[in-house]
Formats: sequence, structure tokens, C-alpha cells
Amino acid sequence: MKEELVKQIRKLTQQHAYTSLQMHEAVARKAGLSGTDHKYLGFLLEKGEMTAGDFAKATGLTTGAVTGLIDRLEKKKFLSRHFAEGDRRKVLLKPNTGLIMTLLIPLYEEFRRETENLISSFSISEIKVIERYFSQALAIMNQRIEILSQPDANE
Amino acid sequence: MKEELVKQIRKLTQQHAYTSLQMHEAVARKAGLSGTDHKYLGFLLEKGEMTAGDFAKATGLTTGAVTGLIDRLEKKKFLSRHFAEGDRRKVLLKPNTGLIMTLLIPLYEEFRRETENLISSFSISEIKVIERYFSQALAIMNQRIEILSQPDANE
DNA sequence: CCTAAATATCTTAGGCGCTAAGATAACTGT
DNA sequence: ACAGTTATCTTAGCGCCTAAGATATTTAGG
Repeated sequence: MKEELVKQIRKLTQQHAYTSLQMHEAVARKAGLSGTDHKYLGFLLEKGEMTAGDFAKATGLTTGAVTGLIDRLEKKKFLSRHFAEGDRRKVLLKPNTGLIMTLLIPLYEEFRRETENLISSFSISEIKVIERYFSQALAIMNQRIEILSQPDANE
Repeated sequence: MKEELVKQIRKLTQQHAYTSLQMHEAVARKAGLSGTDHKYLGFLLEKGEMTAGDFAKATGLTTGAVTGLIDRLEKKKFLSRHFAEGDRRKVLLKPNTGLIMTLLIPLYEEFRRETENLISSFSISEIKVIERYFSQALAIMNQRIEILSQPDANE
């Protein structure tokens, strides 16, 4: 029965998402961070140097929350604050890439290797199938998020 | 280059997990729940009636946290408390399945349909590839969580 | 220039959800 | 029957969030 197989796969993808989250939090704990801080630190690392305000926009947090987030990350030396040249109101966040890498890479490297080995164990055409699944699943979810985030008509 | 393709897929799976979480939270907001409460409500619904203590064990929360969680869910009529027959210390949690379904199904149904359509668009052998990927990825992550959750040797 | 408005960040007050520790109530075994 | 165990709840305190407003700096208009 293809139908049953389909339902089974759908549940599997759900579990996959849940387990990813668990792992992300396990990494955070090991690194001495909260899940929240780990998430946003990864974000900053990816985007590179940015101002506090841009960070707030990028994360969707309020400016107050970002101030607290930066405080916590700064206290742990994961980033430093600098006033922007030319506009002393702006606070530039400079990630301490070295420290972050030193701390996080050992926690992720083996996982990354295992995952890449897993993917490599498929043939090119199989990988393309997996790619097609993920790309389309992503599109579906992003569309759904957009719909869900629109305010209700009656309010 | 297969290597580059592999790296690309790995990033795609990361993004997939992140986006799943975003969608889960968007659903929660729409249902008037926190992401946390939505997560655990789904849990209760899946497992069915259980005691508060079992709920704590199942979720990994402390009993105090579970008391608060139950309070919030009870206030919103998502469940009711009943003393267990034969042991009046135990509190049985009875999910209000009707209300939960009424509230959540409209938020998920279209997504589920779209996802199942997506999966169905693959051939049986392609679906087996996807299944193989997810099963093995899950195993890798669960193993990693276990390793990460072990206390460090030097502490 | 000088000042009003705009902008960028920080601070404060208050809420939610968590843990750890201990209180309360009910059960169990000898 | 009562000491110990078990199940849940309560309390104190912390972390992280929002909303609102304070502070400091820049920009624009007269």
C-alpha cells in the first residue's frame, strides 16, 4: 500500500525535525549555552559582524531582548561590542569566531562527518531525490508559515 | 562534484529542521498556545490519558513544571484532572480530544495533505530512498544526543 | 547654528516557564 | 498503626521574553 508508506514517511519527517531540535539543545548544553543563545549565536556567526538593531530585525526579537542576548554572549566572550565609526549610536557586534569555532566545532564535527557519509552512501540520482524532497518540503512549510502568520480576518 | 552536492544537502536538512520548528511555533501562536504548550499537548494527545507523574517522566520536565503546564492547559480546557480510582494521590490527565482536534486539525490538515501529496509524487522506490535517509539520519542524531548527554569525564 | 524629530540602544516592569527543594496528602508493609 | 514511600503541588529564584519608555546621538528645517 503506497498510502501507508506515505503516512509512515510523513511521521518519520516529523520525528526527524523533533530529534534535530533535541540534538541542537544537547549541543547547547554541552557548550554551556541555552538553546536560545546557541541558536542566535549560530545566526551571528553565519551573518558575520552586524549592528544590534540589525540583529534584532534578523532574529525577530525586540531590541530589549537583543540587549540581554548580547549581554549574555558578551559575558561569555563570544562577541564584543564596538561603537560604529561615523554613528556612535550604533553598536557593532563582532563575533569572536575563534572561540566559537573552538567550542562548537568539536561538538558538531563528528555529526557532520557522519551525516555527509550517510548522504554519500546514496548514488547521485538518489541524492537528487532527497534534494527534491527537501526543497519542496521547505517550500511547503515556508508557504504555510506565511499563511499562519497573517492576522485573522476577524480581529 | 558529488562532494559539493553532499554539503548542499546537509545544509538543506539543517534548514528543513529549522523551518519545521518555525512552522510548529506559528501553529502554536495561531492556536493561542506557547510553542512549549503546543509541543506537550501534542504529546499528551498522542499518548492518551496518563497520570501527571508519567507525563513528567515522558516529557523530561520536573514535577513542578508539569503542574504548571497542566494548570495552563486545564485553564484553556484542553484537558481535565481526575483522581485515579484506587489511588487518590494520582492525577489522571484526560485530554479533551474533541477541542484539541477542532482547534488544531484546521491548522495542520492542509499542510499534511500537501506533504502527503509531495511524498506521493515520488515513486515507491524513490520513497524508499527517502525513508532510508530519514531512518539513518535519525539513528545518527539519537546516537549523538546520547553521547552529548553523557557527563564530561573531567567534572 | 539651534532645535525638533528621528534613530539606535538600553533600562524597567511584568509575565511565563523552568529547576530545586520541600510541603502535603495518600498509600504500603510490617 | 505508623514509619517510610510515593504522587502531586507549592515556593523561591532564575532566565528570557515583550512593551513601554529613558538615554544618547544624528539629521533636517528654519
